Amino acid sequence: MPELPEVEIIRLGLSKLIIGKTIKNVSYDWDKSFPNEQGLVKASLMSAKVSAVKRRGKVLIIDLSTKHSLVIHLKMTGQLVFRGKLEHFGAGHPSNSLVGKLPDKSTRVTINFTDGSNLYFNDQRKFGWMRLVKSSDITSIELIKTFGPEPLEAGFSWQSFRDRLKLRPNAAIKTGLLDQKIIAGVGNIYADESLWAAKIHPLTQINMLSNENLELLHKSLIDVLRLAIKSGGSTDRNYVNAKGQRGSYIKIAKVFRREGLTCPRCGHEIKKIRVAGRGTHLCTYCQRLKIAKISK
DNA sequence: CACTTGACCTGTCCGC
DNA sequence: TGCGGACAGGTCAAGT
Repeated sequence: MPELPEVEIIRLGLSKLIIGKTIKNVSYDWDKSFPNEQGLVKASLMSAKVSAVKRRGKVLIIDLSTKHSLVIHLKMTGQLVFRGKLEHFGAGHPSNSLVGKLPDKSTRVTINFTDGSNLYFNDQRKFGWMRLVKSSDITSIELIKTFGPEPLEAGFSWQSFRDRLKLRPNAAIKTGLLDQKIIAGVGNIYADESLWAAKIHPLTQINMLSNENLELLHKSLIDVLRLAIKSGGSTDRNYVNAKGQRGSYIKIAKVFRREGLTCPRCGHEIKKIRVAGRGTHLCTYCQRLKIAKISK
């Protein structure tokens, strides 16, 4: 579920809420949500102080004073919600709150801090996980070591974007955008939105795209991700920030989940197709498919 | 190899 | 209302 913007918002929120707090206890009722050995958890989590909250792609990293880090992947429906001492319900405006009293039936892991506050890892579909690893090992974790560059970092030029994509010249451009080895952090929503912004059909073969196309897609992707962060992320179903509040990007989305409605650019109907096994939204009028000329 | 499908899970929505 | 099936923002393993 959460893509780069959503994880970044959670990171920003948690930075303000839990840095400096000391962990008192951790409990979980779904083993796969926290596949660690009990011994390591006891030794390196209890009494650990939170020193930093980081992000790499869609992965959240909570650094602890014990030289260990909690690595968290929220997958489709994961949520990380902080609640203060005796605060069972969110403090946000009720209409903006998607999460009620915690813990609830989706709570997989609960982290108690010594000041009485709690961090809840909720995950309806149980795909997400958190793991405790040595902080020095983070970059060698199987998942993270294969990640491509961060699209919002300064060094991410359109030329490097092009060069990364050309690693899969025959793949559909949407497949390339979703490949975390090519770029880290893009998921289904922002792939569709940035392809619409750049007027590129999601099935276009990467090697069919001109430099002009790629330069515009690079800019569109960055703009879309930044706007999403500014809008508080996308709450399609489950996503909430660290305070349990929804994001509003979905209200300003151009194509995502808008099949049957009109394209805000040309007025034609937005269609939904399948690309790489994922629901894909586009305007077939302004996102034309470029077909290779067959050389005889 | 590169690409597709199924698995991991629960919940919701839609058609009958 | 009830039931079956399709589908949901992600990733990995297995199959073609």
